[in-house]
Amino acid sequence: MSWTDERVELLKKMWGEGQSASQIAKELGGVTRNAVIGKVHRLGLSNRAGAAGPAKAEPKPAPKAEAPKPKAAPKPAAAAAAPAKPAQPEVVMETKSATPPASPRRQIIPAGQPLPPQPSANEISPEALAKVNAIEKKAKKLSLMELTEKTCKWPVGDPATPNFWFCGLPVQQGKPYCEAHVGVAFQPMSSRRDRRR
DNA sequence: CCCTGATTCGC
DNA sequence: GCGAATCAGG
Repeated sequence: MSWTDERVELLKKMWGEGQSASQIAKELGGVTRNAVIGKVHRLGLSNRAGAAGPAKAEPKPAPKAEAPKPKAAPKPAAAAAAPAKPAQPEVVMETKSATPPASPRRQIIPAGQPLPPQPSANEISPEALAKVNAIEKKAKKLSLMELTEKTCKWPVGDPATPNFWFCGLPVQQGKPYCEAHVGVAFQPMSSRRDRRR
């Protein structure tokens, strides 16, 4: 595969969106993340400055007299693109349980086992909770046997019920849960004080 | 171990 | 210019 115009454009676009090199590579196909990174550098957009917040206005005086393009100036666009930062898509956060109706029993894990602490009605980070409720809809709903070292092992539902499943989403490196569940599983113990934003 | 981007350097 | 190998974090 070669860097056709289209491919380069997609690369720029994705990189601008903050996609990781590996994701871009996967999307493009036929290239490795190294290739993508290498290209990114050669294109001179290693810095994700393209669109991200006006964080730090890199002092780029560029005293060099840029070679005046005698023929044309086909590069006015793009630059000011991607004003939308993929901010956290804060979804509606309800305290509703994501557990589908099944039995009058709530989603309570029969304590005792090394199962994670269910947030039940506790007061965990609203954000984290919302996150969980949001992603639980996308859960792969794996069965016990389908779990691997790379699948979130967060249990959902009543084990004594047919609709009991495990999250199954990609785990956060190391941890046994996906990012969202890690959020509610490992709370520093002293996370919420008197939040009042 | 999984991942990330950054660099190097033979091609 | 290209990208695998390698490096340097997280």
